[in-house]
Amino acid sequence: METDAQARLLEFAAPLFAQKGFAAVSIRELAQAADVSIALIYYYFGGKEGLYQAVLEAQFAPIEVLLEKVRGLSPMPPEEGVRLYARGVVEVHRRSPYLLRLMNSELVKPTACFDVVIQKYISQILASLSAVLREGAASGIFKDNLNEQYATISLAGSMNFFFIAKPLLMSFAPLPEFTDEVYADQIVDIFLHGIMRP
Amino acid sequence: METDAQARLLEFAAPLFAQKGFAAVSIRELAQAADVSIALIYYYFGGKEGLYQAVLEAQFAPIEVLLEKVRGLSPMPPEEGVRLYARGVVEVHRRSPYLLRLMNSELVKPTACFDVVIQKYISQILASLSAVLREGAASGIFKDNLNEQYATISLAGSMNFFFIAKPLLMSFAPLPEFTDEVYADQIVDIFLHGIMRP
DNA sequence: GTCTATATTGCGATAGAC
DNA sequence: GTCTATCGCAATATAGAC
Repeated sequence: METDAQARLLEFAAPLFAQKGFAAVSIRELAQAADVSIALIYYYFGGKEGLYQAVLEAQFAPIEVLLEKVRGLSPMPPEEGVRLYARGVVEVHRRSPYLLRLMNSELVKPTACFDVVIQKYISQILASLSAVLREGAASGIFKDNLNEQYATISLAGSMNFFFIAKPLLMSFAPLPEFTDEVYADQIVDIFLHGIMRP
Repeated sequence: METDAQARLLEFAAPLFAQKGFAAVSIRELAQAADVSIALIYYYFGGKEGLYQAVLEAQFAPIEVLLEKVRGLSPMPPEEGVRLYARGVVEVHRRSPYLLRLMNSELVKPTACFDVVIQKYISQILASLSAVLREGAASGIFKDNLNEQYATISLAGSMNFFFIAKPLLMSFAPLPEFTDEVYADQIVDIFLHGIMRP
């Protein structure tokens, strides 16, 4: 059974960890944001790191659903698989705006929670995107000299970087007010065109 | 005149800030790594933040050189400009392996040094890449419906993500032992193919 | 379950000797 | 220039009341 304090901590800790990073957030700050006492963080989560891990698990939960959905849809045409991935990133980011930053933090400087949460999800996502590209190359739709691992990193990097850097890039070179979906589609267009067989 | 202690601090602080992030590194740690006393950090740099800013400036210095070189070469064919950018990223990362991580940290959660260092360099780099794409579109080589700002973010994201995530991605899905240049070339091939006029 | 109070450690920062 | 010593404070963590 989940208490109110527990839920509040999970809710208010997410943006703090996402915006300032694990090290830069203090337990006092977390307690104050959730309007509970410091002791409760130890009572429920065993400390800052435990709370952080719980936040990660809660934020990543929607991805499990998405992965299930994708597995249910396959097999599908490779081009559609690529588009689905990009749309999935947009969708997930809309539903939980802190997730991409948390993920990015873990990729840049992994904490003790790396294996528990990140590897569990990220490796699956990249593996499934990688598989889509491999199929496309095997069936002759994509170029046959395509290295699917590098191509995977390329597409994933484009999508991630956009959502991570967007707020800041806008501050010194205002982007046109397109939606995130429009960006995702443009990325996919360039990418698919780039890997298609001539 | 640069003292030995000053130089040592700049040298040993760079990897610490890059790997653990500004907040997670303590002044004691920095002093110990450089084998000098804490007080010297205040004497020379006025504190942790001052040292951090000095590290950023030192690490970013090679970029100024690269920017000069590019300005000297232009005008050039747009395709060549794109390739030059990607090669430049590889080159810079080889010479100062901490730079990309420091940059990434600043993009994710900007410190007080953001304007001083980051905006000065990053905005120039992205602007020049953006200009190359605009020229290419104007001269009919690239697609005419290309949004050069989004395309810029896409390419920059691919390159950055590769160097940031590579060490970790390799740990759970070993990449083929290609060189960084090979990756850069593949990225550029996909990207150029993707934005070229049919 | 939730709080207040407190122990303890480590931090950033400075003063002053050399 | 460089160090040692130390101050004040904020951080993590726990004990014990309710």
